[in-house]
Parts: sequence; C-alpha cells; structure tokens
Amino acid sequence: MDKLRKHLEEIIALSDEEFEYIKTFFVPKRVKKHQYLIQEGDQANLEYLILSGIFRMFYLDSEGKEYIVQFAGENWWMADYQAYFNAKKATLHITCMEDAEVLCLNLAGREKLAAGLHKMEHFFRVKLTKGYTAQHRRIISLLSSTPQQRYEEFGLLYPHLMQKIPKKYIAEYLGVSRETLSRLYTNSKGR
Amino acid sequence: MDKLRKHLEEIIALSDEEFEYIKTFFVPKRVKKHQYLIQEGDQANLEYLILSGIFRMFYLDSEGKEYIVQFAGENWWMADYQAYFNAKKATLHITCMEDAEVLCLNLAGREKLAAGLHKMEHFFRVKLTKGYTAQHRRIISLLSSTPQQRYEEFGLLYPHLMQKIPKKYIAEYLGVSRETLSRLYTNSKGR
DNA sequence: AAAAAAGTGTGACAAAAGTCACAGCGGTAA
DNA sequence: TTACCGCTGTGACTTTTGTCACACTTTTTT
Repeated sequence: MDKLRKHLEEIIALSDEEFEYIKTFFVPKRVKKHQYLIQEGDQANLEYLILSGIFRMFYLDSEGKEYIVQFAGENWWMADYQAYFNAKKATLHITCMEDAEVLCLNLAGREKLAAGLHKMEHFFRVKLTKGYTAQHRRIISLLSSTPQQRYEEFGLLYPHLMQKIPKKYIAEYLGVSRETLSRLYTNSKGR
Repeated sequence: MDKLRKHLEEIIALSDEEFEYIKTFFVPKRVKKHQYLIQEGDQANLEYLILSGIFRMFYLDSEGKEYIVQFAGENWWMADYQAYFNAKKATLHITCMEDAEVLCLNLAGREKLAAGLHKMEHFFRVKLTKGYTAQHRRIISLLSSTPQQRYEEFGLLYPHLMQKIPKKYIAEYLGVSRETLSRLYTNSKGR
C-alpha cells in the first residue's frame, strides 16, 4: 500500500489517519498474463490502479476485430468508464499483457471517498483532467496525422512500450493494419 | 446568470449565498458569428460556458487544413484544455458559428472556486467525467467505424447540428474529406 | 526437446479515400 | 439588383490502405 500513498501524495498531502481511512477502500489483486480484468458484458463496477505490469484495453467489433483504446502501466488507472459511471455492462475488454499487481476500487467506495474527503475529490478531478487532455491529443492525432506520424509520435510518447509490446498491438492502437504498419517502418529505415 | 444557476443545480444544490459568491467569478460576453474566442498562440487561460449559440473548436495543421475537435452549443463548456491546464499557449482555435452568449471563467478563479467549495470541485469532476466518456466514445468510433457509420452515429447523437451546420464541417469532424462524405450519403439514399 | 501458438515481413491485388477541377446553387452584402 | 463568396455534388484520376496468402522466426506450452 506504500505505492498507493506515494501515488496519492504526488497530488495531495495526507495525514496518517486520512491514509488509513482511504486505504480501506482498496483491495489488492494479482493478475497473470492473459488474464482478463474486465470482459464485455461484465458488471464493470471496479476501477483499477496498476502498481506493476502492463494491460491493454480494447474494443471488439462484431467481426471479432480488436481496436486498442489504451495501454496502461504502472500508476495508471483503468476502468471501462462508460460502464463504470453509468452502471451499465462493459463494452470493453481489459487484459493483462505482463504479470501485474493492481488495487481495486469500487464505484460506491470511490464516490464515498470523494464525498467524504474534499482532497480525494480533488485528486480524482486532477487525474481525470490529465486523462482528458491525453485523449484530446489522441483525437487530434487520429484526425490530422498520417499513420507514419502517429507511429513516430507513439514512439516518442511511449518509448518503453515501443520495445515491450508486439507491433501488431501498436498497429491496433494507431488504427492501421499490421501489414501497413510493418511497411511504414521497413520502407523508411534509411530516412 | 439565471442560466448559470440552473446549469450548476443540475448537479449540485446551492444556497443563495453560495451562488452569489460563485457568480462573481463569471464574466458574461457576447460573441458574433465568425468571431474567435481563442486563436492559436493565445494565452488561453479562459474557459467558457456557452449560454446560447454554436461554436466549433479546431486544430489547424501546417498546411492550413482544419480538423474539428468538437462542436459546442448551449450548456457546453469549452476551452483549449491543454493550454488551459498547463498554462501554455493555445494550439487550437475556437470560433463562433452562430451569434452567442458565453460566461468566461479564468483558470485562477476556477481553481479558487474548486478549492473553496467542495461542491464546485464535485461539479467540475462530474462534468469532466462526462467529457471524458464522450471522448472515449469518439476514439473508439474513429478507430473502429467506417466513415459511413460515423456519419450515421453523428446524426443520431447530434440531430440538431446535422441540420444547422454545413456538411463540410461535419466532414472535418468525422475525419474524411468533404467529397467523400458527400458521396457517402448520395450513394446510399435508396438504402 | 518437440510441438503449438503467436508474431512478423512481403508480394499481389482489391477497395477505400483523397485530390483536383469544374459547375451550379443560394445566401449575403454592397 | 447585381456581384461575390461559400457550400455542395460529381467526374476522372492518384494515392493510400486493407486484405489474403504464405513463409519464416520467436515465444510459449506440454
């Protein structure tokens, strides 16, 4: 739980009592590679803080094609927020790509925390703000950049993922086919 | 200012004194068609609540092409959040498409409001949550749907905009060329 | 260690979307 | 009213990307 405290204190200051209270809302969980945190149709009322490991969140269309909404590693929060905030069933999948440890927070607990501690409401707002602007960037990138540029941007933004993650998943994240992505960088090696 | 109170009270309950205090942070402004709220390079430290009218927010690439990040109408909030939250210069443009009235809130005021009133912090968090999930949907749509489908989804989500707004802007929002969009719906009239 | 599964690059071809050019329409402003 | 400007549809062509098939490599599992 040390990691949790450190994570929270990057944004808000906490007394020992406050943290003791806060931590009662979080439940630790170990997750192995290939294991799902959430699957389509689940009652996705949990949010996860990743302590270690890597996950990918993806949408599966009616033909069984995957589209990656985001990757997530240490200190990222993950949930099917649409399901989470509207108490609907999940439309996304979250799966583990590298053995992981996470903390689970359920929706009721989260709202109780936010309502009870102004600091925590603030924490969630700040986190959400960052997520919001990140998504914003992604939308602009999807609209205005070529796959080539998106690939390069990805490399700059997530150099560690670039190495660890199979290219086919990066292609799914960028919104191009595996083959097109492969040609992008093999044809531009010299440039 | 009545509209502001009504808007806030959709999410939080306010006493008269609280509202009196809150409203001192907002500055009303009238905006005419074609007028800019924000231009690239501005010090974009203002956020706007739209009381009436329609705006579009867009990114302009190095070749002068427009890509629409979002449209906004009554009761929407708008800002170049990346500039706003990081105190950087704007990279986006916001322009008026239909005569409008807005309320301006500056960043310092916003943070003071959120810090001083737990309720307002909550309000901002809830609003942000909605924006976050909306963007989420958009990303999935950009990744997984054909232009055809995106056009149809747009019509379902924003029927009023569909009528009021020139098709070329809808094309820019969907991420396809004007010509392609035109062909999409003229070729499927019979279906 | 062997077998199975997953990831990758590449060629040939098909499909989708972009670009350019032009004509007509409709509203706005002088 | 007339002149202008922005919006729209459409044809011809180019470019980009996707799809399918296959071979090869690497990783994982038994």
